[in-house]
Amino acid sequence: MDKRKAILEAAVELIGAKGYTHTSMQQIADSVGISKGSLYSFFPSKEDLIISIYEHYQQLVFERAFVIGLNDLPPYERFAKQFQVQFEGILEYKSYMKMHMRGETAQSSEKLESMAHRMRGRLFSWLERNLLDLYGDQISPYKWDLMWMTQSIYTSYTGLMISTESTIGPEELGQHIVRQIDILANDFLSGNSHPLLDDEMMRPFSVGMDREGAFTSFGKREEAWKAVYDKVHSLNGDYYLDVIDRISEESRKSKPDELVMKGLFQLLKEEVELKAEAEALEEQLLP
Amino acid sequence: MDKRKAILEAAVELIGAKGYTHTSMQQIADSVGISKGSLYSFFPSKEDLIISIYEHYQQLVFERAFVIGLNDLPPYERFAKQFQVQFEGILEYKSYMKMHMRGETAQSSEKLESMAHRMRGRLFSWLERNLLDLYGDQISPYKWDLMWMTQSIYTSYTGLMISTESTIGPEELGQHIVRQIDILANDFLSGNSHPLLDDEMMRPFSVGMDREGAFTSFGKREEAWKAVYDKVHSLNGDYYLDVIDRISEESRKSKPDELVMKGLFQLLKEEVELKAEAEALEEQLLP
DNA sequence: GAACTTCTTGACTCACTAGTCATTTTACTT
DNA sequence: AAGTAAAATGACTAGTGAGTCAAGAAGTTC
Repeated sequence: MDKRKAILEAAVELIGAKGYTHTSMQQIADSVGISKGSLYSFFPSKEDLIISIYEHYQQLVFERAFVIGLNDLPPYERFAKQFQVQFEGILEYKSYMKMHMRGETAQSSEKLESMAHRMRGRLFSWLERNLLDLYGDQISPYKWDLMWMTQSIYTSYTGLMISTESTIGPEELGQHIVRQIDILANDFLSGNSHPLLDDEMMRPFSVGMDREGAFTSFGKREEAWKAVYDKVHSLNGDYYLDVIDRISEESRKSKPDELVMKGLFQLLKEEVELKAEAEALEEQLLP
Repeated sequence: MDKRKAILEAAVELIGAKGYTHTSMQQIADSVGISKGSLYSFFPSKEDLIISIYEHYQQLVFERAFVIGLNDLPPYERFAKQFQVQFEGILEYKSYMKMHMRGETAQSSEKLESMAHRMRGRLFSWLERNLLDLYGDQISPYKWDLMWMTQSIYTSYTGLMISTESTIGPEELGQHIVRQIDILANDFLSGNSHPLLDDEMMRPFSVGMDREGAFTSFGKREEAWKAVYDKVHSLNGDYYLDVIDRISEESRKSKPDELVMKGLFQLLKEEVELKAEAEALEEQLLP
């Protein structure tokens, strides 16, 4: 089976528990049940391993939010739902998040630096997109303050979720966060508070954003999702939208029911217009 | 010359820049201009060194807020001012904060763990005290949510301050944060939002708080400050209060004017009742 | 089943660093 | 100036861990 994936998982587990520097390649190899030499045939260095970990898990966590972004809930609900599914993802990949929160990595290199920058950029452009959808252009002068506070609240609740055993429900938490943002945003919009941050100061955090939005071109799966959603939207009628939303829901489960998925895809494929896109996505989700 | 202090400063600088594991005792020794053997005569191990660093700088940053807590500004202004002086402190000890933010330390030991717990407890009990002073007991059900969000906003703005060159003014920032807390608190109090966190979940974060408040018994200097402020408050009249506030202001400067300080202390010492306390504090501040 | 290719292994090298301690240097005393 | 106590030094020990590679195992082909 997928040995590469097994390595990533074992590494995340160990690094999450003991930290990057206190986890040796030997221990990772032992934990997967292979030799150090083998390990090095998959990842040419420890640094490459940690980068691959980040890329792998980031993809998993963000993809959820991306897919939610495609359906057409009203902005407020969609934002909350996106938080929710990310929190669900985080609960599922707890040890990845533990690792991430420790923050300790290799001596920062070019590669690592640019990856961190991309990750941050992705988060911020997602937040920006949502703020603009919610409040329109009038929010622009306050967007950095809002994004900054949102990001910090988001991060710290994430930390809370993974460190305490008594799970806070992802749904509640998503709604909570959006509500707090809304309160702060309205206060800004009513002119009571003044912003502290501006484009100039935040330049290091603003990544050249894709016109398309926050989540473009991050993987074949995401493209396949987008293609299906776009097609579904072009045909009107809610039926296929319900089907694809149901597929999205099922695919987020930790053990999606393969038969249910197959059946749902069958429904999509009945429509000739959708056939190609549906098959492409099915290919991605059921290998 | 205080060699111990020189070591702490050099170590903070190096660890802040390169991280704990990538800074060797040899490099620290070289940077101070002493030998490794000497270094080990001050700090019996690397772990002891990092703990001493934390104790030293935590003291410096928090002491400022402690002293502000003693004067009698109205709660809202006092809270903002406390944030402000902490931010000023943070700017002054930037590399300490960089080090702290990296978060990476030795394999967590008993000692380190308990120090981290104490630090967190100190921050939270300070926040709690201020929330109670501002809103009274009615805020209790919402205090954890507010404290949690405050702490996360505080931490993330701190990170922003040390990472961007364009300094955000500590005064503005202090006011900004208190204003945001106020908005969120009022929303809770008006019953629009429901709290998410409770005592049960937050047990790991609540430290057995001193009855006295958040900042007690953290050092001789703080006790001396408290003694003077208490005496000044017992005598009434604003004169001595103005003097001691002025002393507090001067002492926060990076290079306090020694003559000004001496003169101000002279003014206090004119009052027989204050003489002993004033001398004790002067002893602490002008060694 | 022999010849050949690909994968896997773990002993080995090399670089690094926390912590020690016999020896030397400096500071102080008489 | 000699003697003694205290402080500073840096070569040394012992341990760790990233990354390599020659030799061996497993799989494939004819």
